[in-house]
Amino acid sequence: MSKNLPTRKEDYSKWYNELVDRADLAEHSDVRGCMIIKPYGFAIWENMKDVLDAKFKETGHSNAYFPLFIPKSFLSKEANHVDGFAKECAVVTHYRLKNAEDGSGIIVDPDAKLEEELIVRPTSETIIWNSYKNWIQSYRDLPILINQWANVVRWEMRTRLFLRTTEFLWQEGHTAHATKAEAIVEAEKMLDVYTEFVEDYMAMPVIRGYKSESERFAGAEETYCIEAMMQDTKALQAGTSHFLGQNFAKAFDVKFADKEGKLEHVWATSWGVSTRLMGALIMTHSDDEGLVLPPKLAPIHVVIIPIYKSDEEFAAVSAKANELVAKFKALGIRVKFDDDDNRRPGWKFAEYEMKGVPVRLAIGPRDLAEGNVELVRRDTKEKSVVTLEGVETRVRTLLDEIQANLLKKAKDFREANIHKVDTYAAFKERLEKEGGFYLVHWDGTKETEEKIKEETKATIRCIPLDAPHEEGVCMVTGKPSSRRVIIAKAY
RNA sequence: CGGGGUGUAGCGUAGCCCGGUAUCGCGCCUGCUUUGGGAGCAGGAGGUCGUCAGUUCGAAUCUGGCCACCCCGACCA
Repeated sequence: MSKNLPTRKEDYSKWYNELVDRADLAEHSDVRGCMIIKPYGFAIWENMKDVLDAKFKETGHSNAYFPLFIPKSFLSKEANHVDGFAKECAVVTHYRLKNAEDGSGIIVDPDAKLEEELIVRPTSETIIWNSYKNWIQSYRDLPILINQWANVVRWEMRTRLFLRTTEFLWQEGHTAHATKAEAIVEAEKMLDVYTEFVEDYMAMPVIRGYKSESERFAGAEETYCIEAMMQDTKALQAGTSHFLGQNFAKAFDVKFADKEGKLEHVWATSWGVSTRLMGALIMTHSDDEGLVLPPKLAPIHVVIIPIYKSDEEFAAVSAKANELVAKFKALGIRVKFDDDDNRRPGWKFAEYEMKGVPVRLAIGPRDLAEGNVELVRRDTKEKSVVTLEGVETRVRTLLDEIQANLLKKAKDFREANIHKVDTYAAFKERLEKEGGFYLVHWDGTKETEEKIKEETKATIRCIPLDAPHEEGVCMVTGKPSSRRVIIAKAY
């Protein structure tokens, strides 16, 4: 194993793959396209999950759990939905194995064929709406605000750890409402929740918008999304929130009696974020030395590394380090004192840089004598010597500073790579040369969108929610347009 | 699923063209010396050469099938 990562500049995707491996986040399993999330990677995901879960509960949602398997017939009830997912479903056809008669091993027992095949959920709208049908009779039963944390399976052609795996972890919210307006408010509210989480915790700036018709979720009337820019200037869809209209209510015949006793179809939303956010987190902040984690999600905030020669020195340094550990813990700072004698300090320095621990302290005899400690921040790699006294409050402040700095850095990078262009020729040339996001006028048609995609591989990422009204003409067809959309190459 | 590439110890590799029982580095184990940016020396363990079949006296090496992974397309959160 070489000591250094490939740099982002020389091979971005190799950099990403090796970083995921070397930072001990995840690895490939023996099953094609599936990943093993390792303890350190899972700890980051758990931190994300905890924050999101609390936010869902604050906004009135409850968790529940629906089955992994969906009867095949359910999936075909909503026409767009089946079109969108049919090509990537794993199907369970049998329920038993047996030993082959020729002794060649274990085989699927042909006698154990299921009457109706089961689909491994690619998303749970259908099985959930099949239940909602039984739960909803009256306007008094509404709204239903449910979230579930689950794994789903989508049989993708090409996979990459965290960004696109065959099986992935996510949360999916599924809500039912009495009115269209209320459902739209819900979908927008959850987009806000995602935005707050991603910006405040992941330190990742996003553009909020809605999808063009062809990029919309299969079965949705409107798909809201947050789009982030990675360090290679490609776009990554970080989360979506869908206004489903009455599509699923009609497909599953879910009606409620309103106050006048009139039967109406229920209005729906669904919204989700996945372990893909891990990929986004990695690609937003990390550098050629390894992972860089925003303090709010880092499993370890501060690592303390002892430096010593003799047992006496180790004892003295340890005593001081343990005092610090207690002080950090009292301030709610997640701290690790790495007193492993099998690794030398230099090795540890490199290791914790690879793992993205925001702050590192080194204490040796020299520091003890002077009442100091060496402090290094991961984001800027700035090294300083500070007094031991009160170092815990200094670190507390520094963690907030790092969190803010990461967001600012990412934001500055994004701003530097968003361009306004007005002609198709200029768009193609700049996209090819410098990548980035492009704010352009588009005539709103599928045909133009398709043409751009075919010719440049860039797609309409979103129609920004805060886009100002601006008269212009479509850069491709010259037809009128009243606002700019974001176009970019995407993951 | 189409095009290209790769599979040799836990990881990274040499050997393959030209067939003769596998090289080196990292890691691992033991011991001593070390410890302020990935330690040094000495000794040691670890391999059905992705897999199945074929050719051959003999296959990591030649031929074919299959599998997996990586890159580029199509698909997608």
